[in-house]
Formats: sequence, structure tokens, C-alpha cells
Amino acid sequence: MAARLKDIAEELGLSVVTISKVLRNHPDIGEATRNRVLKRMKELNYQPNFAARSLITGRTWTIGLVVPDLLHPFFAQIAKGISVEVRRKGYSLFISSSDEDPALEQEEIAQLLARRVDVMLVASSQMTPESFRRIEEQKIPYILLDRQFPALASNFVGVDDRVVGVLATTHLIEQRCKRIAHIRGPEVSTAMGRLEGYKQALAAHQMAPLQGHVVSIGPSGDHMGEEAGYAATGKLLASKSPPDGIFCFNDPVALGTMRAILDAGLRVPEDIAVVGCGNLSYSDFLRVPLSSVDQNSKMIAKTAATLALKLAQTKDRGLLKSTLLAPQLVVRASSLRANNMRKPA
Amino acid sequence: MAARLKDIAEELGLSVVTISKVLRNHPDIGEATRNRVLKRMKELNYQPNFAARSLITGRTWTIGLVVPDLLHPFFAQIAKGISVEVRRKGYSLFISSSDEDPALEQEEIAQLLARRVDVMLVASSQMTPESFRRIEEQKIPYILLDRQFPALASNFVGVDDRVVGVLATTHLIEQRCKRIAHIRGPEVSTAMGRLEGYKQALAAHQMAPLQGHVVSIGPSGDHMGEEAGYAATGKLLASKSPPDGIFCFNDPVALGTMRAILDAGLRVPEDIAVVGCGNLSYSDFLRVPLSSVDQNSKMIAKTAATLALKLAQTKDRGLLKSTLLAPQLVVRASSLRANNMRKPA
DNA sequence: TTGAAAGCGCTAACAT
DNA sequence: ATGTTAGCGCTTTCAA
Repeated sequence: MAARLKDIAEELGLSVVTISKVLRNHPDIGEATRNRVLKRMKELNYQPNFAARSLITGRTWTIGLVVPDLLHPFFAQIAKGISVEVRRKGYSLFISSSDEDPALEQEEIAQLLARRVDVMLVASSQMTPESFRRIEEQKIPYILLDRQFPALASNFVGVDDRVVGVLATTHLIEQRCKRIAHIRGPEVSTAMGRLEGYKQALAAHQMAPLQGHVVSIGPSGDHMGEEAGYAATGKLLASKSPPDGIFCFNDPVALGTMRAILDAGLRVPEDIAVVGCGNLSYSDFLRVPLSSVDQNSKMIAKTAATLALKLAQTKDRGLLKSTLLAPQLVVRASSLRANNMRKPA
Repeated sequence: MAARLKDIAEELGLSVVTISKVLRNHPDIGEATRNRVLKRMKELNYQPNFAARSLITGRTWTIGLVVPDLLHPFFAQIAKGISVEVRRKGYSLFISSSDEDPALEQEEIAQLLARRVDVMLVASSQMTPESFRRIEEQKIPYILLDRQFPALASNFVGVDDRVVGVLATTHLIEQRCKRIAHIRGPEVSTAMGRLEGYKQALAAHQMAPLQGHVVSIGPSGDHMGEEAGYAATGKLLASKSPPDGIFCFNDPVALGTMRAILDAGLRVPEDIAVVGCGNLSYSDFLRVPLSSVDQNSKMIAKTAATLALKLAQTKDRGLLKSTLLAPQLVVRASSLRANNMRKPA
């Protein structure tokens, strides 16, 4: 069906090897021959057979990406960015969405490993680093995105989540919030870092979380963030001293939080200021535009793609690189108190 | 490195072929042998080499998906749905995002064709069906998603865009809007269908678009929808008889439209009712919750995945199937006039 | 500068 | 029920 090296070789009275060398820009080929071959390749729209090539080189020119949820704008942005970046170098990207389900994630990782991807990128929903040990066994290099495991030495690209917590909380303090609550995420590195930053910022201002002012959305991850945020906020509003500021684990949660506040007949930000994390695409258009800590997902994508390409090219499995990017606070109406309108740059 | 059929064969004193047959559940293998082999495979965590298999079978167990923008929730939903569905059958999905750029889209299609995907799925940004002729030359089956070409007989899965236009416009008429404008999309099937439905619904009520009440967001596709919607709405507001209802090509455009209306000191929906299309994830949380025609992206994904799997399995290249799904109107505040509060089921 | 020989890991057709 | 032979399309030595 499709043209093969052999076809071209026979037509031109050359050997298959010569054609193969031209294809790969091998230096010792005569100018004349090279041009003849190139011309014919173009005419036939020759496409090398990746399967045959992989079989012998052991490389697939393929990269795997597993994210918890492609619908989440943060992960969609990462997927898009990586896809664009690696394609330029001739790699294709397998993308799969694990639906925040650790078991499903393991299956997807297994499938991509079976396909012998050159590099694996995972924003994991796992609680334990076990499945990554398995990747290591297969000697396939991998990069963790966004979430990492303290006990696992691995390549990592993400934002400094402690700083996320500090930025958000400090901002609320500066807005004169006195009772700042935190709706925390599940037991993964991102949630733990943000919680730590939250506490740290409070401590730096001689404050501390009030009783019952740190509530969790449960083990659900980003999944169902809005409903979880709504429920968690209900608990906060019912507490002895309800908060006047809430730092939410992420933006979907913050949406739920804002809805709960408004449903309770309170105002955002006058009664309760809200800050999220993720800076999702439509923040500007919300009922109350949402202040949020931007995770710089474009930069995460670019950094991860660059590292992935490097890992794909090198045979050195020892290379481990961890990149912590700086998050940035984007202030919008949800946290801007009327009596304090100086908007930070 | 990884275990091969040959390794297992030698260990067990069998031939490679026998092992291969066990692997593929070939019937004529003795129970005892089969179990011995299966056991050893499990122990070694044997993974067949896809490259070797593809080389001989001509199938890659791989499907390609090209969308204009992974960040757009509509396409993200489609990508996610298809990914989940095909993985179950052992297929992996290459996903790439063309950024609404026809040239880039062609490159991505070419790259995936070179990889010999078994089926190709494309939500195209092309104005002409030319690049699909090329897919046909390669004898790789393909499915168009969302957007199709009148002159091209192909597999298609999407929503009936004429009905989208009818639903949205009829709803605005029922809300007693008298001057209903349409912000239309570029010259692709979706935009043309919606425009047609809009006109048709007006005609059915003895109405017609007023002078200057159909404006275009230009050739940009979904890209930059908000800004384009904002600009287009500016034109409408400046016209002789400004509209009291606007049907927008899609939700991002509708966001821009609503912002423009609010910025002009007018109210949504009291002064101008707005309906979009796509029913994006956060519609409920917007400044004014947005009425929108849902394209049933989950069903599109499922239908497309099923068809793709069927195409991958059959050798019959003649099979052509077109599925037009029914869109559904979701009414929210942006189009509910105060004097007419009966909310449809 | 070119080419001949060997083989990557697997499957398909045909023995036995 | 199991094995033999051949070869998918390409790259990698190594020889000419």
C-alpha cells in the first residue's frame, strides 16, 4: 500500500541501505544520489514505518501523559501545552484521563508502559508512590506533574504549593480578614503544601486557625470540587465563629464556596472574602470574579515538555530534576474589601 | 530488558509459536500447556511488543484525535470521553490540539497518518475538505466531529446545528424578544447551521433579522471567542435599533456579549436576553448564569468512540455513517425575562 | 560513497 | 496439539 524503502531502492537502482541513510541524513551519501532519493520520496509522499523503526531502535518517539481530569482547565492547559511542544520534535502524545481514580490511573500507566512510551508524564491521583516504583523497574523515565511524593526521588515539575498557601492567606490578612478559614484538599502533596503555607502565613502575623476552621473536601481530589466546596462551606458557616475569609484548595471548590455564601444570604467579599487556586479560564466572568493563585500552567507544560524531550534523548537514567515554579496571586472582586481598595500590582 | 516470547519459550521448552498462540487465546492449545505459559507470563509481567505486532499485522491499536482547542470544555469533554471509551478495548489515543490553525491541523493529521493510526478523529478547523481527501488516499478511516463539509461524504458525529439555532431563537421569541440578533461564527458547518436555524425560527413566527442584526466574529473560530463576542456586541449596541435578544454562536462569545452589555450599563436579561451554545462547565456560576444549548458532548464522545472502534475492526472501507444528535436547551437567568418566569422543564 | 548480511519480536501459513 | 519456515520494514554492523 504505502511506499517502502525497498520500492524506492528498486526504482532508483540503489540499495535499501542507501535510501535509509538518506532518510536519516547520514553524512556519507553523494549529493547527486541524495537529491535523486529525496525527490522520489517527496513524489511518493514516503512515510517511514514507525513500527519497523521502533522494533530495531527500541524507541517509539512517543510520550505518555496521564492526568486526573482533562476537563479541569488546569490539566487541559498542561495537556495542550505539552502536546504542542513535543510535536515540534516529532513526538506524538498519548493522553489519558484517569477520572481521579487511582485504580484507573494504574491501568492507564500500565497500558502506556506496554506501549513502550519513551517518557511518561503523570499528574497522579495516587496516595502512595508504589506504581511509580513499577515504572522505574521498566526503566522508563517519568516525570511527576503538579503532585509529588515526599518519599519518592523523581523528576518533578509543579508549583511551590507552600507559596500558594502563603500568597493567598497573606492577601486575606492584608484585606483585614480576622478569621481566615481553609478548605483543604485530600492527602496529596498539593493540599498539604497549601495547608502548610496557610498556617505559616497566619503564624507570621501572630494568628492561628480557629477551632474548626480547617475543613477538608474529603478524598475526592479535584473531582466534584464544587459540591464538596459547597458542603465544606456549610460547615464553616455553622461554626461558632464563622470565618470572614476563606482560602480554598482550588477554584472549583471556591465556586462551591461562593455559592454557599451567597445562598446563605451573605455577601462576597464584604462578609466573607474568598481566594481560590488555579485561576481557571472564566474567573473574570463569574457572579463574583474570583481571586485566585495562578499555577502558571503554561510554564509547567513548557518545562515538563522540555525535560521530557531531554529524558527521551538521553540514555542516562540517573538524571533527576525537580522544578518548583513560582505561583502568582491574581486579585479580583471576591477578595477585595470595599474599605481597602488598593489593588496590588 | 523486557521479557520476550522467545525467553518464555526457552524456559518452558516450547516453541515461540505456542507461546504466541496462548497470548492470543488461540483455541488449539492444551489446557496444561496454556496454564504453564500463562503462569510464567504473569510472573515475568510479560508485555507484548506492539511494534513487532504492528509490523506484521498492519494494525497499531492506536487512534488519533485532533481538536481545535483542548482548553475549550466542549472539546475537552469529547477528548476525555473518547479516551475512556477506547482504552477499554485496548486502544490508546493520540490527542493533539491544533489551536484553530488549519495549517497546524494539517501537520498534526499528517503526523498521525505517518504513525498509521487505525482510525482518525478530527474536529476540523479547515475551510475546505482537501486534507481529508488525503486521508482517504491513505485508506485510513476517519470520522469528522462537530464540524462537517457539505461536499464531503464522510463519517460524522455531531449535533444538528440547525436545531441548535431553532431552539435558541424560538426560546428568545417565547421570552417576548422582538429584535433578536445573531452573532455568527466563521464559515464552517456549525456556524452555518445555527444561522440557518435562527432564520428559520424567526420566519416561523413571521419575523426576520433586522438590518445589521447578523454580525460575525470573523474567521477566528472558537479562538478568542470572548473578545470577538465583545466586539461584535459593540456593533449591535451601536446599530439603529439595538437588539433585545442575542443568540450567540457559542458560550465563549456569549461571555463577551454579556460583558459588553453590562459594560454599556444595560442589564441581562431585562434589557437584552442572551443565549449561547455549548453549555460550558461553569455556566451556573457566571455573573449572570448563561442559558445555552447543550451539544451533548458526552454522547458525541461515546457515539464517536463506538464508531471508531467499529471502523478499526472492519476492513470494509465503504462504511459511512453520519450521526446527528439532538441538542438541548438549558435555560438559566441570562434569558429569563422577569415578566415571563415560567421555566421550561 | 555504497551495499550485503543479519536480525529486532512477533504472527501467518503451513506442516507434523 | 505443537512446531517449522518465512518475513513484516527498517537499522546496524561491517565489508567493498
